[in-house]
Amino acid sequence: MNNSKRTATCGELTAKNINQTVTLNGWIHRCRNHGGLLFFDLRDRYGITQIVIDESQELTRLAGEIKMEYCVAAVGTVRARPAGMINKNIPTGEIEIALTSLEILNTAPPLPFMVDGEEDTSETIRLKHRYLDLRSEAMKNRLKLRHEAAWSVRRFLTEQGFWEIETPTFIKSTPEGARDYLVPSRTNPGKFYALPQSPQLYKQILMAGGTDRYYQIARCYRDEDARGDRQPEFTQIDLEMSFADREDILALLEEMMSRAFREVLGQELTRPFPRLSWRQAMDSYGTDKPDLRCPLQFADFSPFAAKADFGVFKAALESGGVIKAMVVKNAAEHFSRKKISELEEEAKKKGAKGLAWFKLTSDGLDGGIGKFFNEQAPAIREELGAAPGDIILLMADQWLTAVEALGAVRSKISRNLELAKPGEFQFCWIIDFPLFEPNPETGGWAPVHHMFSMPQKQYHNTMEENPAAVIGDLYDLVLNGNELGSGSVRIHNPELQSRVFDIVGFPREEAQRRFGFLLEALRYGAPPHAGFAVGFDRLVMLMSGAQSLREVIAFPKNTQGISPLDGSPSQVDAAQLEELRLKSTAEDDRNGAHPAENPFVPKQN
RNA sequence: GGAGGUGUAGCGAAGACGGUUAUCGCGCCGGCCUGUCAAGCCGGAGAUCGCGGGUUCGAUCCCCGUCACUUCCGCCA
Repeated sequence: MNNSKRTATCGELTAKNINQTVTLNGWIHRCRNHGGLLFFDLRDRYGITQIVIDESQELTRLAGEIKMEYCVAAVGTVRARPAGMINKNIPTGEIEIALTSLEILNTAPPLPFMVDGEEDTSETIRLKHRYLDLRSEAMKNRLKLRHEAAWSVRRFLTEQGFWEIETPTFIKSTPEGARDYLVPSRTNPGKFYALPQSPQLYKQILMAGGTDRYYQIARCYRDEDARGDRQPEFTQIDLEMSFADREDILALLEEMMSRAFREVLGQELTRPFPRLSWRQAMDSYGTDKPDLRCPLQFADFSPFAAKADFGVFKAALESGGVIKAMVVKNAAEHFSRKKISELEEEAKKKGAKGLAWFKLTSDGLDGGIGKFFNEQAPAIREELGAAPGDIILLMADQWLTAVEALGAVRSKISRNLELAKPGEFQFCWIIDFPLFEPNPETGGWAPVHHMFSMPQKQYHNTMEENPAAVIGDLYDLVLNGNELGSGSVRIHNPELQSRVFDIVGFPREEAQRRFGFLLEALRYGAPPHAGFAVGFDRLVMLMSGAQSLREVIAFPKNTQGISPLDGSPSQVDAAQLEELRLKSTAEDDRNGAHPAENPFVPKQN
């Protein structure tokens, strides 16, 4: 048995090891059989090493037996490859192993897809056979990067005095925000735990407990529809600090990100990260997560609209709206009417009524609504910094609708014209978020973020008078148009916390019932504290250049929340349900029909 | 919940006016081959064209429905 245990990995042997007898363990990666001479590549996590068989009897026997992805132990002698046969693409390319014996540790049936094959295998097949997929160079590298990022973060936070502390995954359901995943309690029939959407309440209580600095690479659960950048379960780098303010958190996070990018990618980030208030971000980019790699920005077109005889714009202004303009430089020829109407569709999805436009020529304004503004052409060129060959896109509506709609157009154009350079990392902070927004359902107010974020000091005495104006001590970290994380200074004063509940119309008894344990903790000398949470999967996705979160999670769910690997979620035995005092009302169960077949689970006989 | 895209051998793709023996590459099986590294050459097996219905003399192709995957909107404090 010890005969087959490896003495080297498949990635480490070089010319220095020539004449050594070695044992390698790994998988048959590729096989090249020349009849009288056979090569195969042996692969493990560390690399690939070429094995040669040129001694005849063994060869004939083995040649028929070796198949792709067999797991083997190969014993042989390291020797230099003949001149001209060196493979410069791999670190072990100078040498090869002259095989003396081979033990098959495990066989494999014909593969559903080749490891590192040329074809793009469909994601469902990859997920179903994830063990094969994970052997690929790309997946291996992403998992490695993920580990290194986590390790960098852990090292950094530990140096900074943070303690890694675990918080429960069976918690009290506090159905604010996203839907909770529920876990029935057998010992408390009719009652449920929830899986945490984040460790929010617990980390605040840790601060009340004098822990001072906490972090956790925490699993979080939200029962909402998945996307390329959203999984039902995901991982956050969650942290909280006592006696800290916004500047402490922002400085800490910038340092943490800089270290991670330096240590993992060897890349220096530009610091400090630019800061935009929520209002500036919305006004200039139409989103609270702008991709600053894309240079497009909005300008105010209202003064021109006021002077022109264009009814739609006039009406928008009269009803208190705005006209926003976006100049796309040197792009007029890219915008056919068809392209423009596609952009208009994007805008309409965000509630816009339409998208106006005109192009600049050497003579003046051309196309679209150009004729209404021809007289003002020189001023428009001057004010908006536009030149012939540019197109100007215009949006008239109430401020928020107008900027959000034009923001959707901006990001579509950015994608179409590839204005955001891949491989570049543009961080920014979005700060000064409003704390409350109108709740159309109740006519009252709803929290923009969550109810535990601190209103900025200047609003403390007057926030009930005009909730819409209240700015909170909230901040988002944005990278290349992705919300990477968010945080806030927390309310540590139970009286202030109760006033916030009042403003959002959250009955005190209910607050007591749901968050009583936190409010109670705040009463007992809880320190001022502030915290943050980084979406770790997203961070790794962006660092690795992957297009989907599913590429950086070892065992992800698909967009339906199904895991093709293990076939979860699945039906359970009636006895299990009974024990939990649960009864399914799903169609299949009600009708007593055969349980719906899960296509990913092999039939058992 | 809504809109779009995709679905053809184990994998990745092509296909047509509606009539073909349904094509190609990889993989698989058999044979040949002593310097390959996506090895090469010769031969072979392998497909209810996602599923159901309709139109038609005839449907993989057109129509309706349905399912699956995926992207976007809604949702995601």
